[in-house]
Parts: sequence; C-alpha cells; structure tokens
Amino acid sequence: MVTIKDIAKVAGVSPSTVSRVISNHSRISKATTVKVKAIMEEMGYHPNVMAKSLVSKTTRTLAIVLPRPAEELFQDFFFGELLRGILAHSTRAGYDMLLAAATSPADESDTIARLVLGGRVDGVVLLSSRQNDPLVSMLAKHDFPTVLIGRTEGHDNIITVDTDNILASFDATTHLINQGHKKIGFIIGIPNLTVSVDRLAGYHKAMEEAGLTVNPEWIVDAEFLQQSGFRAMSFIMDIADRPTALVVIDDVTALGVMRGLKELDYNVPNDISLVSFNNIAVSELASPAISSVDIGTYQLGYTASHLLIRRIQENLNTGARNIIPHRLVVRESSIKDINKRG
Amino acid sequence: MVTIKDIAKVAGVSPSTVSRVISNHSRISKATTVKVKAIMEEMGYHPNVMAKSLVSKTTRTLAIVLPRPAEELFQDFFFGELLRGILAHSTRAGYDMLLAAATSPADESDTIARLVLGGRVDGVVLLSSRQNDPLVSMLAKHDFPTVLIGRTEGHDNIITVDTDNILASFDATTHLINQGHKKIGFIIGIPNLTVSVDRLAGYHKAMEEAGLTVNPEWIVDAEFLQQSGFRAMSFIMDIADRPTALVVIDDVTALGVMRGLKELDYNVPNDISLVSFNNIAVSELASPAISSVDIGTYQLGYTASHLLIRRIQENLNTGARNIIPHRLVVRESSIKDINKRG
DNA sequence: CTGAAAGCGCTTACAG
DNA sequence: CTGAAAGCGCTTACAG
Repeated sequence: MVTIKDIAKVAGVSPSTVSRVISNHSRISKATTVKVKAIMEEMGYHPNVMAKSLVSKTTRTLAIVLPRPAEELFQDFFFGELLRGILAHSTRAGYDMLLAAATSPADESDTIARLVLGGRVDGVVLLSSRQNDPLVSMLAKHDFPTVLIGRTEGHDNIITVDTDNILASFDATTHLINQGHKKIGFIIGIPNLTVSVDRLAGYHKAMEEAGLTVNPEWIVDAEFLQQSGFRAMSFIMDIADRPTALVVIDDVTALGVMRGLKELDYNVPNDISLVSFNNIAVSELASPAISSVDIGTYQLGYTASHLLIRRIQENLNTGARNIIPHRLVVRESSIKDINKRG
Repeated sequence: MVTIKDIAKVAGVSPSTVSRVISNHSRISKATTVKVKAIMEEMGYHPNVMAKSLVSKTTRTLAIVLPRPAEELFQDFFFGELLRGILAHSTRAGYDMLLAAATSPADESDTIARLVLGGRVDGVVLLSSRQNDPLVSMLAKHDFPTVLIGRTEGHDNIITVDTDNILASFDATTHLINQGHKKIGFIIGIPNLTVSVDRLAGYHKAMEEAGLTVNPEWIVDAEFLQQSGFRAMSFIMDIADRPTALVVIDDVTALGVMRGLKELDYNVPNDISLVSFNNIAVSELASPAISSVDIGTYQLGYTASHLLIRRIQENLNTGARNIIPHRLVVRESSIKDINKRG
C-alpha cells in the first residue's frame, strides 16, 4: 500500500505538502501540485480512509437502520424505493451508506451505539417509526444527527420527513365515499407503527365527517405480510353486515386481499372496492390495477438524505416535520363500471 | 468522547492494559479486568472504530456493489431477498455492510477503487454479473476478496455463487413441453447479463432435446421493467405462428406480461401458459398464481456472505463455482384445466 | 509557498 | 501480569 510518505519521498517534498495537494490547499504552487499529482497517479496512490477519519473525526458515512423485522422489510418494494431515494442523494453528496441490521431488539441498541458512539458514522437514517421508540430517545439524548422517516414527539433535534398519513388516508377513504360506499372497512398493518396509527385516524376522520358509522368489526388487524392480508379478508367477508369497500394499509397487503377475494369468487371492484397506499410498481400491474395513494416514496428518501447531510455539514436543524405531498392514483380497483374491452 | 487513556487514568493502569482488557488478552489478571470493565461501563466507553482499523488494517466491513442501474434494481423483490440473505449472515458474523452505488459507469470503478484501495472495506459482494465486467477484472487483479453472485470466466480468485441457470431454464421449458406445448417463446431480459444468456441457452437446449424448432420471432427482448414486459407481449401475440407458452426471464416481467395479456383478453394459462424465474413473493399472489423457478435467493445471498467472510478470515479460496440448487414451483399459470371453484 | 512536529485513538512487540 | 514506546497514515497549527 502506497502512502503519503512514499509520494513525498519520490516527489522530493514533505508529507505535509502532499497532504495539502490532496486537499487542494490554496497556498501550494502550481508546479508542486502538478508534479505531486502526476506521481500519485503513477504510483496508484489512494488515501487511507481510516487515517483520514481518525484525524478529521468525520467519516462521510451514514447509517441506515433497518426496522427490526428485516424479514418483512424487503418483502416490500416500498423500502427498496426508499433506499433508492436515499442512495441517489447521498451518493451524489459523496456519502457512503452503512446498512445496519439488528438480530434482536436488545442487539439493535448495541449495534447503533457501536456505530454512533464508536465514531463510525456521521449520521443516522431511521426507516420507520414506532411509538416511543427507545432508539429515537437515545439518538436524541446524544444529539446525534438523525433523520426519521415518519414522525416522533418530544425530540426537536430529530429531523423527520413524513407523509401526512392522516390526510392521505382521509383522501383515500373520501374517494370511496364519493363512489357511493357507506360501509367501508380498514385493513391495518403492524399496530404500533406511527404510519398505521395515522392512516387509521384519517379513515375514522373521513367516515365521521361524512356522517357514516364505523362497525368495529370492519377494522381488521393484518400484517404487512401477504398471507395475513388473505386471512384478514376471509374474516371480513364473513361478517353479516360486511363492508362494500376497503382501505388497505399498503399495496402488498392489498395484493393478498385481492388474491383471497378472487379465490372466494368475489369481484373487485364490483363486489368490493379497494384503495391502498404506497403505489409500488406492482399495484399498476395487478388485475385489477390497484388504486393507491402515491406518497412520493423516492422523494421521502431523497429528502431525508438531503436534510440529514445538511444538518451534518452546516449544523442546520430543519426542525419539526417535513411533509412530502401525496396524491391518490385512481385505478380499476375502486371504480365500478369501468369500460372494459372484449 | 471518552478514550482508552481516560479509562486508564481513572483505573490507575496504562492504556496498554486497557487495550488488552478490551481484546480479552489472556495474560491480564482477573482483578484488573473486572475493575477496568466496570469503569468502561460507568464512563460509557466505546472503542473508536477508525483508530482500531488504522492499526489492525481491517475494517470488519463489506461493500455491496449495486448493479449500475440502481433504478431497476430495487424494482425487484429479488434484490431485496438477496440483500436479506447477505445481511443475515454478515450481521451474525459481525460485519457491517456498505452500500456502494455508482452514478455512472466511469464512476463505478472510481467508487470501488476508493473503497477497496482506500482500505475502507475488507471484501466486496457483486450482486450481478455482466459479461467481461471490468470491475471483476480489476478486483481480480488486486486479488481483493470478492464474491460474485453469478459467474465469470478466467478469474480463479473470484468466488462465485450462482444458480445453474442453464439447468433451471431447461427445467422450466421442459415443464411446458410436458404440458403438451410445442411452440414456446422466451422473453429475455437485459442481454449482457450472464443470467439472461444462461437462461436463454437452457431454453434452447430443452427445445432441441425435445426435437422442437424455435421460431426466432418467439424470442423477444424485454427489460426487467414491467412496461417492457408488456410491450414484448403485445409484439409476440401479433406473430402469425405465435407461441402457446412462454418462458419469462423473471417474475416482475411476467407480471407485466400477464397484465398485457389480460388487457388483450387472452386467458392465462388457457390461451397461453407461462413460467418464470425467482419465485418472489408476489408470484404466488398474482392471478393466476405464477409458476416460477425458486432459485433460493436468500440462500444465494447467505452463502455469498459466508464464503466471502471465510475467505477474508481464513484466506480460504472456495474456488470455482458454488451452485445453489433450484426447484420449479408449479402454479396456475402453467397448468390448463386446473380445478377452479365456483 | 513549504517543512518539522505533534497528535488523532488505538495496538503490539519488547522488556521487565 | 503490566508499562513505555513506537507506529498505523493522515492533518494542521506553527514557524519560516
């Protein structure tokens, strides 16, 4: 491995000078710069990242903390799209991303502590928020640069980027109401995620404002996993007073729901209509195509990375909540009497 | 930030001793060990990762290199599942994963050079293989610990983990032949990926062994992207001598194909049968459910990580190709006359 | 414009 | 069983 000293020796200058050439220091003569750069090129010099980090106390690396059940995580295009947005910006800004997974809840804090307190990363991206997440408190306590995709309360040094999930769910529900539905169910996901809480709240709000009553049986706990979506759906169709439309927590669950409905010989949208969230690529490819709230997933990731890096570099706290706009994409699953060919 | 010196001072020992306690050195008295550990705990000591790396010349970090069009990458559950397998093992082995994306082809080599030659990572995972990939040559030249998911030729210091894609495709095609099909088409993906090349070869082999001729028009270039799958399909159905079955390069493309067929009022599997690859979660949820070759994606990732870390730690070269077995999962899309309810 | 020196936080022969 | 010293490869005041 060729070091700064080797270059210095060959170039006949001091290591300090080589270092200054590398960092484009202003007070270095054109001549030395050119000579040293040529020698670096020739000898295949590559600066040792660790040594640099040790003295600069910065790593140009961000940690992406995967929500605990990494199992489910990658089942969903959603996280892929989020990662894509994060990577797009951070790569451009010259930051590397460290993927931090945890094997167990206890292990999660240890892993983060090791990375954060061990000086391995300059900032942290949290991909989802649970209510009262101890990880968030810990990061806030250390005042460590952190961006959370979702929301949290009582930590004003944690940057958050979020969808207005209450409004998004209000919009989705209202769309179904406008289609003439009065009995609308809701398939919820992992209960303690803030996203689940908020989307459920938006649904209730829309129902209430429209003067519609909600039968508690219409609200079914599912998981993001497809199988559970299926189970949830079998359950809901057996209710005597069953809904004619469903708001589903996300697209993958919606696929499971539709699959189950089909096996039970129900037609979507005619027997039961359906709207979901995230607008992942497959929602367009499903049959029928799924109406879904596009939450600008890529944009969420991109913005998160952007705000975090600004916080790190300029110590700018972008405070409070940063909301990415959403928009409902209406497709076949929520519109009866659609023109069909053939 | 509390350092080894701070601990040493408080404990009344030398920094060397503290260091030895941390690394569980054998010749340290029980008493000192206990005392020092207590103080570390009390003062909230966390070893500086960079300093440690600088002297040990090892980082306990692996780079995952994302195939250039990261755009497409995350469109596919497949890569998510692969990542999941990689992470599962590497986390367990105490390695961190660095996600390396490249904005442009030229940039890709630079990024890797920086990470590899700058001593930032101990090993590299390549997620897919193109033919004659310069990145592979570069890594091989430096004899840098590398595992490639896919295959390559002429570099015996590159560990590879792969599916026997020729056989997998042979099996898929043969399955359709056994269902009585004689005219079978093939929807290919990105052409210069080894996986595309191999799956096409397996298809040809099966057709040939069955004494069936292939109409070149039946082989359609698509992309992994769904839209292209759709386009490819519209094209193929307009051929006079059109196929009655299709082998499709992967599940996401297959979804696009099925979507298009449905819009053109063709029934799968009755008008045209279909088999694809990867067996991602949605292939089971689609209507009809898609027959797909399960290539043990998680296992591919897990094994890749395992072999790479073994190579790093024990300098064991696992040589040649490591093949993960596959198995065809038959579902509705390739079986006519399936019993349907209702 | 450039160099000598100190130091980032750790590890590890060497000596005792 | 433990300490003093040198060193990993870099940066950055300080001095000239």
